[in-house]
Amino acid sequence: MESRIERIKKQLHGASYKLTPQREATVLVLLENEEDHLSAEDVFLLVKEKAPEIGLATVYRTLELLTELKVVDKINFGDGVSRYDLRQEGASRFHHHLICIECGKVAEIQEDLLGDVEKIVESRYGFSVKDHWLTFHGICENCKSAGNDSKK
Amino acid sequence: MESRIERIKKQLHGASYKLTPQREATVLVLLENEEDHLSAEDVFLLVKEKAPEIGLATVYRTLELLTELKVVDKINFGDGVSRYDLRQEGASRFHHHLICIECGKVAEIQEDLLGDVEKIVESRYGFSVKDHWLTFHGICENCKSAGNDSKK
DNA sequence: CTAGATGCAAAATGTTTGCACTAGA
DNA sequence: TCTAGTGCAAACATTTTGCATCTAG
Repeated sequence: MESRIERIKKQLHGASYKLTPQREATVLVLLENEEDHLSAEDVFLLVKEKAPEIGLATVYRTLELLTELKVVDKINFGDGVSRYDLRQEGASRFHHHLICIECGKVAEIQEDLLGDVEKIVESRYGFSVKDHWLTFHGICENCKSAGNDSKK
Repeated sequence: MESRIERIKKQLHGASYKLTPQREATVLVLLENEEDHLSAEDVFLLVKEKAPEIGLATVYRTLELLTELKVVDKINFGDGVSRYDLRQEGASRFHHHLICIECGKVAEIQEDLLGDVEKIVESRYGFSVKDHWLTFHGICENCKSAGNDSKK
């Protein structure tokens, strides 16, 4: 069985991009931090541990490239920073997010809850949906049971 | 019957903010361009026509304030700019957007299509939803019928 | 009158670009 | 070999902040 990183590398190669050590290190960092929502700066610092000579610009260029290949999605949670989130292999839609307004935690929902909604959008608004972007803001389970009322 | 701007002014006042001419002009501009998704710079230029002495920093500060009061929502469509979108009066949830990947047009859906989905999120993930943010990417009716295949 | 609001300019942030150099295929 | 990729620094764009001044309440 082929590993995920192998497949991503092949994808890069298939689009006739070169497989440089910097790109490999960047992909590796993303895979190792799949749960997180890293900013370009975050990725840069982590990649630097593996490949100290890497420049921030290369990280930006690599992340842009991976976004183009749909390996990652570039997201923006409202702070001024772009973050990068690995897409499930083969997924045609971006997964949903739950952001807790108490503790700030970001959780992911991998199942697609929008099938019916997309049908409505297609029929009622004549819009062909190719992808979606859904984020909920609210109180997560932890904060709810903790009765955590500490206003920020 | 009270006008919308009156009510917004009262809301400002109610939160013990002062009613300055600059703030009034900014709110007016937002109301007059309800259909658009203006950036801070856009708002600044439009407000300048009414109140030439206004500074960009004041526009930013006013928009932040209106976001806090839930009069507008601050959104980010992936270009590096924040945009500001008037919320329907009294709406507890932000409305949905349709972005056409052919022509770039942004349309709005005012009806809330996520009632059932929120119920699932609450019961299945224990997450109390307070607000949501939903954007669809795809092909709008116009581009579809025009067979508009011109990439980008 | 006085705290809050403003305008301006400077600073901070995040991201992109130009260019000479390097190295995958 | 030869073009795509890299690192660095400078350039950019957007947003925030400090401060002296002004003004709504």
